[in-house]
Amino acid sequence: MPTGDELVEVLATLANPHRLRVVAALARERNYVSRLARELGISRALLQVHLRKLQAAGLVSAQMELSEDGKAMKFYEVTPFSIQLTPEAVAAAVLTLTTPEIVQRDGGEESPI
Amino acid sequence: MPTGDELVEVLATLANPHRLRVVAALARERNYVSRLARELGISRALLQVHLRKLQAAGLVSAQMELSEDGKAMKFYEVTPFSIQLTPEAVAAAVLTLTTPEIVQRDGGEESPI
DNA sequence: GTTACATGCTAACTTTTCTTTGCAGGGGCA
DNA sequence: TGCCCCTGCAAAGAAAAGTTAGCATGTAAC
Repeated sequence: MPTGDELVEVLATLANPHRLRVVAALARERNYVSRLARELGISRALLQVHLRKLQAAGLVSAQMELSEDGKAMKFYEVTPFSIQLTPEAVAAAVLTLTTPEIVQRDGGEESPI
Repeated sequence: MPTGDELVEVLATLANPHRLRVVAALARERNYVSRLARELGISRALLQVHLRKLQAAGLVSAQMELSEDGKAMKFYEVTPFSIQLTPEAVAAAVLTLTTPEIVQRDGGEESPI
C-alpha cells in the first residue's frame, strides 16, 4: 500500500485524459515514444512530458533498445498496479501524509500561525 | 463503474492532501463545516471550496440541519465509494472518455467560434 | 548532401487550480 | 445592542500544471 504522499502523486498522475490513454495504450502493448505519439494523435514533446510524470509515479517503466536498423528507441510499458480506493483506505493513507501544518489534535486549543 | 470522465474527476478530486483529510475525517464522523475547519486547521472558506469539489465528484453529501439552539448547520458525510485502480480498469475507462478533439463530426451543424 | 525517423531538452506561454481576503445574512444570548 | 457562532459567495492574487515551439543529436537510406 502506498503512503499518503505517494497516493496523492499516483492519483494526480492518473487524473488526466492523456495519461489515462497512455496507460491504456501501454497496457495493450509496449511501445516506443514516436509511435505512441502518432497513435494517440499528440505531439512527441507533450507525450514525453506525460511519460515522465507517469514514470515518476511508478506507473510505467522504460528501457532503451536498438532497432534492427540501428536506431535508438525507448520502449515504455505499464507497471502492474492495483489500488483500492475507499473511504477507509483514504483514512489510512492520510495517517502517513507529511503535512507541514497540521498534526494530531486533542486539546482543543487553536493552532498557531 | 464510473465513466472515463467521472474517473478523471474523482481522481483529480482525491489527488489533494486537504481533500484527502476531509474524506478521512468525514469517514470517522459526520461533521459540520465550521467545526471541521477548526479540526483540520484550515480556513472555513478554503474548506468550503474543497467540500464543494468533493460533493461535485459525488464523494460526499450534505444536509442542512438545525441545532437545538436554532442555528443552521450544514452536515457533511462521506458517500461510500469503491474504485479499483488497475491498468485494465484504466483501459476500460478510456473507452468512455469524451475527447474534445477526436470527436466525430458529420457536418450537421456549424460550431460556434 | 538531403531526407526520414529516432531521441532529448528547455524556454515561454496558456490554462487551471489553489488560497486568501473581504463582505453578506441569520439566530441566540447576556 | 453587542458579541459569538453558524452559513454563503466572489474577486483577486499566487502557485502549479499543461502545451507549444524550437533546437540539438544520431543512424540509415537514396
